[in-house]
Amino acid sequence: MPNSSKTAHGRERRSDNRERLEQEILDAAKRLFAVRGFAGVSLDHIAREVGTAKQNLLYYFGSKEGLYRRVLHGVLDVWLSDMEAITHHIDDPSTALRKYIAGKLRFSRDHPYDSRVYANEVISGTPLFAQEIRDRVLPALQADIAVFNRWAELGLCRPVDAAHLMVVLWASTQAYADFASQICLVLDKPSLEEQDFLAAEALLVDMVLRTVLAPAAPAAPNGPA
Amino acid sequence: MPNSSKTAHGRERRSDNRERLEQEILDAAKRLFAVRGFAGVSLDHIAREVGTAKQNLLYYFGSKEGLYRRVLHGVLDVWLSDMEAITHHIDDPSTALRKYIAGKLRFSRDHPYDSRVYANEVISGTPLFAQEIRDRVLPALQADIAVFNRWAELGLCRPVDAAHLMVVLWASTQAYADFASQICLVLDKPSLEEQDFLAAEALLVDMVLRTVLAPAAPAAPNGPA
DNA sequence: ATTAAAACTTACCAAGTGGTAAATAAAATG
DNA sequence: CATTTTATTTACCACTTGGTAAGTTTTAAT
Repeated sequence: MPNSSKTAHGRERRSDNRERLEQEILDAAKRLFAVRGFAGVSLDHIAREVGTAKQNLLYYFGSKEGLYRRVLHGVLDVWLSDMEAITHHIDDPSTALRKYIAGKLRFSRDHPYDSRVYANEVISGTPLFAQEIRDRVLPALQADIAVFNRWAELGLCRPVDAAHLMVVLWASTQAYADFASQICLVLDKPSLEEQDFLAAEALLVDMVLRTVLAPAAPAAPNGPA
Repeated sequence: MPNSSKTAHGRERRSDNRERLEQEILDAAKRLFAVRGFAGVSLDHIAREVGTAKQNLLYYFGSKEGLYRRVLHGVLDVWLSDMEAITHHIDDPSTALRKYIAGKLRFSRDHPYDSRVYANEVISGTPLFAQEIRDRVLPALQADIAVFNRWAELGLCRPVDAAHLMVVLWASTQAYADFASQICLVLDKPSLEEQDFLAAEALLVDMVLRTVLAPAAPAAPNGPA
């Protein structure tokens, strides 16, 4: 039935149809790659999902790896756009961190498949995509870390280990996408809801601000037991 | 050459050889599954890795899924043994949390492949292993959460959201195994070293104790910007 | 030694894999 | 209309996949 779009009005010809189909393929591939990994999905599988033939995917993307790279490229676009909060609020650690945590949690909520595709890629040791991560993700992370270090120099926050703090933030927020199935088990509900993300945000903001903006004296007076 | 072990001395016959080989297979399978996922590894691949034939694996484990379940079962054994710190120090939040964080980070350092196998399984939505997770992991997590809530009742700590705090701890510590390749990129070194795990432990303990054992007044006085 | 069970090997297979080549249909261009 | 470019389908292929069946050897029990 998808052949019904003829020369109806103005544009919307075969060319546009292709673009739309291409995007459908990318979306379906993303969902499937996220759950079953690169090797766990066949081109046939993806093609059937969007109602076309496997050879079409090869015509569009050249190869399975080509399709995967396109998927991963799109994932990085979204991933990176949510990491700019810190560098956009250079002079206000509290606001920057709040927005950063909120943004990353929103990413986990709105783009769980993107997050999982990325997680799969990183877990596998990034044999395929190492260069793109080096070129696009690393600079963003280092920029955030640099902002942290400047805050410390200016006395706007305690001198924390920025790199490891980023790891904590990154891992904690992405967990709500990547490990959602397990969190659901703990919370005893079928799926994560708005309030769960709000609770996570509240806790994370609390933890980070207590750590970064502490009033001088350490909180835990007792040494190692 | 593996046929050279005849009736040399006392025991060490074919039967023992099998057990040793079986363990070798499980270890190799774990490493491969961790990096390439369930679908990304073939029985042939595993068999070649340990120098035996694919049919041997099928004879030992019945099917590929059977082998995978055995691997995952072993992973859960190790995973759970590191989660007992909290319930073993019921009366001392500070010690319990310190030991818990240290234990989970040690797990990430000493058993990175276990951690990744488990992560892959959870990311995929646990279609295969949901029951075992429900039966073994969930009770352990809930026990930890219960201890938290009792601490709060007894006034030993602030009334934090125990479930989400567990998510943060769990995600942050496991990140040093699952996402090691990315953390290495950020730290600009080829592999994680002892000092990196110590730094992570210091930061996490600091964050958690500041949050859980705070002296009453909230740390961040400014509201949402 | 005879037998039975357990431990491996060899041979094989149906189904699926990513990918190529060629034929065909449709759109754009002259 | 003729032609070229682009889009899509059909047919095919070499290779790998997990799994089965049957044979062979080795160990243990009688």
